[in-house]
Amino acid sequence: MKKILIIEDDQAIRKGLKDNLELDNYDVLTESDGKEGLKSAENKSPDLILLDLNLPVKNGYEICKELRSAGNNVPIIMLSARAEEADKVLGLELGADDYVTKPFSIRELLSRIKAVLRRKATIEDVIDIYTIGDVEINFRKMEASKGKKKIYMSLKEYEILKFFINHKEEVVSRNLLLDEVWGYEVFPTTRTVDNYIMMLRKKIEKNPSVPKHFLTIHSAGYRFVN
Amino acid sequence: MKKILIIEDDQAIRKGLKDNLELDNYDVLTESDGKEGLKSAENKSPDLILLDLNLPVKNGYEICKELRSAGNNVPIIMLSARAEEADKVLGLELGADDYVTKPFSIRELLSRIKAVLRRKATIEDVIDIYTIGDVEINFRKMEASKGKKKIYMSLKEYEILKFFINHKEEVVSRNLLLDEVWGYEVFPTTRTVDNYIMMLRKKIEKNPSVPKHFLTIHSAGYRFVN
DNA sequence: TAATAAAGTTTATAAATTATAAAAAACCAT
DNA sequence: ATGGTTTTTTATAATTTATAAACTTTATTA
Repeated sequence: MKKILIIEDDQAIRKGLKDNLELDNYDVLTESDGKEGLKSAENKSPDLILLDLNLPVKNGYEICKELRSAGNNVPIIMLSARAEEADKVLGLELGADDYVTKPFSIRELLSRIKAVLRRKATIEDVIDIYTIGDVEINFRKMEASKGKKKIYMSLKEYEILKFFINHKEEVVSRNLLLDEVWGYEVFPTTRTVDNYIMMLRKKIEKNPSVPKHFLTIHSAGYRFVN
Repeated sequence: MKKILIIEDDQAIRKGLKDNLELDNYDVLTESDGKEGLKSAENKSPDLILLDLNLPVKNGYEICKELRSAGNNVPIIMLSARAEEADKVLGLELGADDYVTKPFSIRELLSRIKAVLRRKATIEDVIDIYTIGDVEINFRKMEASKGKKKIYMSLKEYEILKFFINHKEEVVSRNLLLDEVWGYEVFPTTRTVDNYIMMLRKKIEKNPSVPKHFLTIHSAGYRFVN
């Protein structure tokens, strides 16, 4: 679940935002002044910050600037009453990811939040292309080939594969995989995991019955090596 | 947000560039040797590469040459301590887009980066005429034809088509398309997107029920290929 | 080596996603 | 307002994917 920090002094707006975001299944923290806000931003590692421009003690620009110059890349959406273009430019220059002027519709804000989070997710250290033996996988295109032949994989197969690549050499238990790839809201059996491993072996291994990449670690899980 | 890959062995320069670029709202990846640099260039698909000439393991010329001969068109700006004209020429010959000699001012570098990205963007972004099979689309005139017959498309269809062309080969989710083409202020459902895809297929594909250009990527979105 | 537990595999069914057509709503120029 | 167009929603069919059950094979250990 994504954690969002709201730094906003107007109590009504703060409450309204919090309620709406929680309804949309975000984990919400709130602060009402700039100084405390900055502290939370630094210590609670939120996934996104909604940052009001006019704040007591320390304003939004300053917070944004300080976070960025401390090397903090958390996505920031600025909230402001001022609609002037100049403000927008300044906000974005100082490192905000988006800028919304009050009054805004909650739905608009929600869709901007989603967009900013999605952008971050696609940029962050994601692998685009990965090679396993004569198999080449392009995650951005969701396309893969074994030699000259195309391989077709479902989204879940790509996700599982990506997880293994990101945890190369580690023993990954079935339950960890279920938590990380499936999430906490569905509960397939651990046998389901076996099914996917089988699929990946069939599609990727040279000899699926003698796997060289997706190794079984008896009574512990699987380990991907390459 | 544009992703920039810095390949530079001097840790001070690397850090300085990273900070400055991040302040300017770029997403920054760094590598400190040639081999890893080449790997990142291939796998992380940056929008631009700042490439030092003198690098351990594999030098800048080689990286540039290898990327280009592999068909990679990512913009490259070479950084070098050698000011000699010969170097400059060699760098540009090997496919670099620009060349900056150290010491350089950060402002100069930033403006060169902007210029290179802008040049690329105008090439990729402003399509006038585009051909898909026997279909020719003129975006400036908003006119299209399939063989000798005219095709009539609405503005939204043109916009969606253009987005797909600018994201050729990539998997585009319905939500990304909604955000990018419709914007944040209207909220059609993802099913609306399906309808537009159907329209485009009907008008553009040879056999709309066996699409060759607008491919469905189940549970992920669509991918345009040409 | 027999007993037991874990993993592999196949298959049937359920669930989710997408395609399509048609109707309804919104928009626009007259 | 009106007719025509575009956009969006809705309903249903078609397709694809996810999952569990049942069974087989392999590995562990007493």
